[in-house]
Amino acid sequence: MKFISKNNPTPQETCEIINEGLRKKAMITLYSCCCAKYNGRAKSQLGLGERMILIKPDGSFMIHQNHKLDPVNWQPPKSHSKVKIKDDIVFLESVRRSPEEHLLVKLNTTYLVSYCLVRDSEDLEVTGHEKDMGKMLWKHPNMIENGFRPTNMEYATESGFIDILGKDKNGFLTILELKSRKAGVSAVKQLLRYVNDFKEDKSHVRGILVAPGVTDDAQEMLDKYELEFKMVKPPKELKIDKKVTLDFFL
Amino acid sequence: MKFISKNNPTPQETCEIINEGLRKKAMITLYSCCCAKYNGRAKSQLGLGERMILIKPDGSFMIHQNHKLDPVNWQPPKSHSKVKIKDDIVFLESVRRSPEEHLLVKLNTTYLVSYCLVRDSEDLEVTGHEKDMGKMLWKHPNMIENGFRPTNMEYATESGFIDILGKDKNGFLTILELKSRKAGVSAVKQLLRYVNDFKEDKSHVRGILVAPGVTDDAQEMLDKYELEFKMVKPPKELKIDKKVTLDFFL
DNA sequence: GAGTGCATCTCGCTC
DNA sequence: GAGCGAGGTGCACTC
Repeated sequence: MKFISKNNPTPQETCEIINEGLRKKAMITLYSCCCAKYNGRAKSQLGLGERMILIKPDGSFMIHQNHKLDPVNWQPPKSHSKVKIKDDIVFLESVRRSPEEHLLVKLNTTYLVSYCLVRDSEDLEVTGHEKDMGKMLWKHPNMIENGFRPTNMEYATESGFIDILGKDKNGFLTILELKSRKAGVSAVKQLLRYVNDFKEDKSHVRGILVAPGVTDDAQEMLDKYELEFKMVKPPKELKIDKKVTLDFFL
Repeated sequence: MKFISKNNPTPQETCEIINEGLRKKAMITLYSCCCAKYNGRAKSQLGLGERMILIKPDGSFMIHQNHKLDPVNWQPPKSHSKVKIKDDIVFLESVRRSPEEHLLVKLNTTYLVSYCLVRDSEDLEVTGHEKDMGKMLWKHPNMIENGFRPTNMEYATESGFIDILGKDKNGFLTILELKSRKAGVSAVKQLLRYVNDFKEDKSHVRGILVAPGVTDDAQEMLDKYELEFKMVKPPKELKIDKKVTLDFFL
């Protein structure tokens, strides 16, 4: 990893290092006392304060305050970053087209500027999604109940896509609505709409909310509309768990 | 702003600087070749690669790859960060309670480590939200149409909160559903549910979708259910625009 | 490119 | 602390 770092840079040095980082498609990090204005999908302004600024080679741009996970201001990937100097003050500008969005940052003082050329070919492997639940239940439908037979995944209706459609051991149409986290009333409403869509055709339609948990309100609503709940936790199995384990412990 | 920065630190130096930064409640930045494992709400693993790591004094923890706006791995505010060294290899650990979440990062090589004490008392001022639209339309109801009189904001129904409830010049109950961005079918569905809730009582109920735009599908659905659309852009007025303008140009 | 829905969403609000 | 809804959501996916 090639990198450059400069403490207490002059405005000119700040400008040069940022330009170099942009040209070389590096990650650029700044600690600066700055203020910012944004206009685009919304409009915002941020008064003077000390923050960290991160610019990525894909055009992503972030201003991080000393709290919160989210940046206080940002531009998405594919934005175009520029740096200017005017009356000895450095301005950072990031522009996005479609939708048109502008972020202008004034760097009153920069304490630390650095850029690093970063190589990274690894993608994150993640599990525990709703999709993982779907695959698992498709393979092991008896996790829902004995005799359940799934027939469709992502079945299209006018109210949206039904996660899993199938029949129970008595042949009754059964609709599964999956949630990877505790389900609230909105999940029950969604399930109810699917069930009502089908009830127009047939009378015996079961609706089952499948999730690791359910809120009290949601359970009440399930009872009210004679819908069901099945506790299922999303599976958390990583494909090549061994490999990373080795990375970690060897 | 007090800060420390070290190029190509030894594992011991990395450890010391991070610990110092944690103790002083600083923002900590690392450029490292690392791998990571996460387990909590989901589970994930990330193979070896060069990344930037940011730890904030509020416990926020991020691993940033060289692309995307979002961190590839993270922990939310109030997480607890620790650094350990084992066989000359540095491990970062961030733990969150409730829900229980663990992030473990192995730093194979660190290129740059720094921490900065950051002072920042400014909050972001932002406008252009749905709320701003609501306030504007409450003050200037004729923006909807001549003779419209709003009666309630955030009116509670069993299907949720109606943004603005009122009566038109003919005295007909009128429901406004506000969106600050282009509205899709889901917005129309929501509006339709409100209207149907009220139609049980009265027959003449108008539903108006108020947004800067509407998708084709949504417009079709509006026509189908005899709902209306009113083009209104969210207002973008900042309270103390002058102040930041001065910050910028003086 | 637009539209739809999930997310370790985050965040602020209310109860 | 739990639940609910908005967001400059971001992001992947489909059409």
